[in-house]
Amino acid sequence: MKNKERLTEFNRGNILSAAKRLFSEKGIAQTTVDDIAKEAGYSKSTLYVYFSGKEEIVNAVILEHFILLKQAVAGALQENNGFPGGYYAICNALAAFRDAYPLYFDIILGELAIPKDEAETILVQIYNTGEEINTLIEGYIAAHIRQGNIRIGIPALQAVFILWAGIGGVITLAAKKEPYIQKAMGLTKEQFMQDGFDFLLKTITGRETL
Amino acid sequence: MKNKERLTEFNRGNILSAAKRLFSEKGIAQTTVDDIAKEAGYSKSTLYVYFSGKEEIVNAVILEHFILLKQAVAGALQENNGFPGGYYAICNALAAFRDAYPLYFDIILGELAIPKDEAETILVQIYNTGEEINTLIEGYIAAHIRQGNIRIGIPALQAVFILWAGIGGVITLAAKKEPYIQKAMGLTKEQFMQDGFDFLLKTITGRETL
Amino acid sequence: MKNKERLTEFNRGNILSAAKRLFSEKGIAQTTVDDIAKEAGYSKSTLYVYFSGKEEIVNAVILEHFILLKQAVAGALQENNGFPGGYYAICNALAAFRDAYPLYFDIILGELAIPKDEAETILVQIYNTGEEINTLIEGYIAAHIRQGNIRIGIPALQAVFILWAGIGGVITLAAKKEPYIQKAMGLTKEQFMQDGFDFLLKTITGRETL
Amino acid sequence: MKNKERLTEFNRGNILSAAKRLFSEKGIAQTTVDDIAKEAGYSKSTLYVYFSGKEEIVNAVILEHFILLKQAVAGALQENNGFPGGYYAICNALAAFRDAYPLYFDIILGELAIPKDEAETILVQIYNTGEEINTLIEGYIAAHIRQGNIRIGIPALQAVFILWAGIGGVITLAAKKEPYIQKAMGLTKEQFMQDGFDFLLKTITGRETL
DNA sequence: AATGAATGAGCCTTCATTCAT
DNA sequence: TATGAATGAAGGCTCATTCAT
Repeated sequence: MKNKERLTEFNRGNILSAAKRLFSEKGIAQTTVDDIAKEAGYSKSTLYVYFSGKEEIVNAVILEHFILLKQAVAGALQENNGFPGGYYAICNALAAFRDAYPLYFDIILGELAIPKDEAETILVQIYNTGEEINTLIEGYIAAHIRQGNIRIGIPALQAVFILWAGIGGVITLAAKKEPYIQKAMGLTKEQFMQDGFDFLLKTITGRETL
Repeated sequence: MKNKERLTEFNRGNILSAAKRLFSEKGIAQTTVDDIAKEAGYSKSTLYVYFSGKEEIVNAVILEHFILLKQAVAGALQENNGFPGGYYAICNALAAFRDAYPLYFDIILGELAIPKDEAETILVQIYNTGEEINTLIEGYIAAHIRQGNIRIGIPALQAVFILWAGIGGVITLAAKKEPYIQKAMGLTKEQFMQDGFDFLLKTITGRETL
Repeated sequence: MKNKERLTEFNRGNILSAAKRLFSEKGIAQTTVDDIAKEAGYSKSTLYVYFSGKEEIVNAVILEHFILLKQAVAGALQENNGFPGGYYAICNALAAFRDAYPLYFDIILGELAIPKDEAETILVQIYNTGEEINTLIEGYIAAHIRQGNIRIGIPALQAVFILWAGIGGVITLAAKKEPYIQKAMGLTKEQFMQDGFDFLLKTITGRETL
Repeated sequence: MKNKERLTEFNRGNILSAAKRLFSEKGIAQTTVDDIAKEAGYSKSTLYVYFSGKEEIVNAVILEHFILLKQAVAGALQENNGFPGGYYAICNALAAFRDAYPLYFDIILGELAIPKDEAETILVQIYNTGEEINTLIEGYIAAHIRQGNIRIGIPALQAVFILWAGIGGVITLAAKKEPYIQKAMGLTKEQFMQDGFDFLLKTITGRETL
């Protein structure tokens, strides 16, 4: 039975890989089930053996990237959980993620689906993964509040949310308006983001940084 | 010929009104050209006399809201251009705008279309309106830098971009995760936003605010 | 505007004709919307301009035959409303109808859809037409009861229903088992039906049983 | 090898039971081979080991009910073969059968498949069972003709066919139009059927008409 | 200018059946 | 024998767009 599961995972993986390729190329809405089947080298019907429909494929792909993002954040904190080193590590991890998977970064930022009780497993997993990411960052912030490196008047979770919004916004803006930023400010995308991260850092240090 | 133009504007306006109504009700993708025509009381073909297609209608509607947003920002600064009063005024104007036009706030925040040279007039107009909004805020920031109320190490325009990302992110997050915020933090959407605005203000004041 | 309606009727008529041809050839379920479009010489999309979907086409075709059947019954009674001449005339009209439109005869016999209040117009029309047929026959029976030609202990409407079931059954049986009847009884379909009609006639001429 | 046959019968039986359950619940066309396999606890492919396809399963189920019906008729005549007691017993058996298996009653009534020479075994069996039912009733009628209780001018087999059509029609009508009958005639389904059976009885007791 | 009419190109999904193991 | 895996062939329906009038 182990083999069977492995084969199923293999096939699901192939399909998801094809889907990812196409989603990145043409966008999710513009990718048809036909496209995915062709790209994956399966017949269209076969996709329906491994997934209940296009939506499940989309959600599975999103979940994969949610997990990837969580790993990126966890990795960043593992390598450097000092302050503000860990902060920058997270920022850079997010920026790198957005570079690699622009489509999913935007989706994840905009993800709202608070799962109803009856939600599909996969949506619940997406939600939970989002929670785990928040918890990781919250833990980091909370630890440094305790150590006196951070002085803010609000709960760590709230700070995480606000920072998340700020950092996410800066990264997205940097990516979307790169040419504009270059032209109007003479900055590279990376410089712009770096300044933005510094800028936002002030919100939790309470004084000019660096 | 003045009359002819006026008639054209009248017809375009009717169509756009219908489109706005439907877009807000059902979403853009879910609104068909048929729907718009019916709602506007024109034949479907007639829409194509006044617009080149659905996309142009969508863009025109977005432009309208861009302009609305510009007016909201301008109005906020006109009523209060002190510091940090003007800052909060802008924040609140943005929050109110998002309440009134959630669909378009998200689009505007995510707007990337840096017009290519061959871009349609309407996309250029959207772009220009975005610029004007930035200029308004930039002017406000620059003035208070000059007055010594703000001490930041980066150009005003850059600060505007970063703030814009932060404030926009906070507002969007507050709206999309309202139930979550309520449950996890015990805050109303408004309280969360207020804290976020305060938080972000630190980035430009250089010390704990208020 | 009269012209427009006429054109619409023309197109609907073409589509229905094509549908009727195919339904008779291959059966209703085996006929696809594609088939109908091709046969009618329209694009598939165009069918959806004139009908809301396959079901409406099917119902419209059924309605047409319901009306045809009503006319056949009315015609039979108009030509001969004596007793039992009218009875045989109706029987023969039904038999002829079944010969011409076997598919629809069976559908009509099995028709049950008592329309809900919200039913589509066309289903209501089908129902009403069925009622009208019953009323026609009921009127005939009732008249001859009054004249003393028929002595039955039940209301005319009830007799109509029972006769309808009997005559319909005989006609269907005769058609479906024609070879069997030929082989086992040495009767032609027509002879078998004639005997059946005679047989059933006893139910309304004979005296109370038992 | 006896064991092997027994096993085969066991498996076929399980599959047919599952099919019967599903057909009654959802209708034949709405039941997929997948459904049957799942319900029976076999893999879909295994069904194809025991049956040549969905159609054979359907036919086998129909055959089962044909046999059931034959047994019902035989049972009715065994309990009461007097006149007209046997007649009513048969009528009631048929009505009870239709109550229990509406789906199959209608199919059996409409069954036409006069088996071609190349027909599948199962279709031949269905046909033969139908014949046996006819023979049972024919024997009953013939016996009472001999005893003088029935006076008709046609062969017993023919009378059986016509009665069959009439009785079947009355039962089907009663079931399908129950609400209508209630509303328009103030009769229960049972009363309506009873009147119908009485009515049809006249065809074989009353004297020659005309 | 205004529109009635027509449609091409898709879209997601279903299901009975086959076949290698 | 039993089955997991794969699929060919449809199927009903939608919608933005075009064009002759």
